[in-house]
Amino acid sequence: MSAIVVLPEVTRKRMLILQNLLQGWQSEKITSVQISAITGWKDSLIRHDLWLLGYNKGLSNGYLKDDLQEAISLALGFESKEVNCCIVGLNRLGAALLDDATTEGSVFKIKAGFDSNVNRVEILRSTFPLYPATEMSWVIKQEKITLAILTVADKDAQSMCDRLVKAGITGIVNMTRAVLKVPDGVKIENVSILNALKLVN
Amino acid sequence: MSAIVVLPEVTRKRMLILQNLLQGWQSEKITSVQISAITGWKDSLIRHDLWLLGYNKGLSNGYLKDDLQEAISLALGFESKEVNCCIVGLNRLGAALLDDATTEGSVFKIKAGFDSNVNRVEILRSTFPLYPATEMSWVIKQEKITLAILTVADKDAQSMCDRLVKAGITGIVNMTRAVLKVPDGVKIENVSILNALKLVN
DNA sequence: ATTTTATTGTTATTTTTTTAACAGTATTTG
DNA sequence: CAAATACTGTTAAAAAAATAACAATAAAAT
Repeated sequence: MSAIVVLPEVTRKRMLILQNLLQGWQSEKITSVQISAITGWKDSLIRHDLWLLGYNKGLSNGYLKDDLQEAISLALGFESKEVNCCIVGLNRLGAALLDDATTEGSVFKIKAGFDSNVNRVEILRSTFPLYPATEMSWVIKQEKITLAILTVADKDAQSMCDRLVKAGITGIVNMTRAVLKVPDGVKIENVSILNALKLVN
Repeated sequence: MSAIVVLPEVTRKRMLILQNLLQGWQSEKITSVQISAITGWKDSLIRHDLWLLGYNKGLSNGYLKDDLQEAISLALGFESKEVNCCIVGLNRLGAALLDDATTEGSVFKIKAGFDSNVNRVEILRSTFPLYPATEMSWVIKQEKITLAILTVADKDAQSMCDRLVKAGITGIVNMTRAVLKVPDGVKIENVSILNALKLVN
């Protein structure tokens, strides 16, 4: 039984990107120098990261893609168990996620969509049920939903966030411009196209 | 004339979030402790960041919101000059950005949308012109577009990226799962809902 | 008008993260 | 099969980032 290793956040983020890279990698083998060429990270950093997560199957001549992939998934704690999610805010961006391939093939399953506008809930078509925001609390509990993707209007973000937290949500992907205040134990990731534009500019 | 200060990337990212926070801040004044309470950053870190960007108008009793906001914009190099952008890949997610408020009120102006599927280009309605991907090169040059938001299918991401770079694009917001390889001088920001879900899980 | 309180700006210290270095080991080559 | 090559794993060193500390200062309270 291996001891649980707590990885630094920076390493976790790199490993997520490395997973994506491996996903599209054609060859059976890959080396730290090859990874470096694509990602821009120093090869020693990659080896160091893998060392942190206890991986040492690099046969002195590169890593085996499949094995590495599996080891990273394991180290990051992604088991096969499904994680239930919901989308809050069915404006055009939120609605786009209804049938988007975003979570396809992952452990994340979108179980519900919510919107304050009852009309929208009735009109939109989706592979999972849509509800008025007033139903949020019980649906989240009944469906055992733990994560939320928040795409409401900026001004409604904090109040919706509060309601999600109260309903038992433990992680929120925030796609609004609002900076959310949450109690300890609730994780937030800000996904902002505008901020990304500012960074690449 | 103030010397140009190169800010660490970590600080830049925090300042972008702080900008968002100030945007929604109601009071005229704000203190490092108040910022800390919302963002979770240590108050000394916030003061240190502001010190890095040369700001010292904190009148020993908190910062003036408007003044701070302006100073950050200036330090990050966001002038009033418009920056032209395009969207590449008009699937549901890309199409959602066509009229989304994402860039509203910012210096970023979306000037064109591209898709390999000519049908889609013809059917979709938008406030800016849509073109078949074959027209990308000249449109980007003519419209002086410097940034791109990439929302194509994963398998097409790298080849589209290559074409964008060849056309003179200098920054790409990558919304695909692909890990893009670009030459020096081209900036990439990965905006991935899936990775964000993994991080909050 | 003095004391107390709240807060910054700035430096010093600590912690974290990255990079470099290199011994050790498979694999390939001559 | 010996030498050269191409890698990793791991430690040590360097660099970057975060935190703590505190003198200085403005505002508020007594």
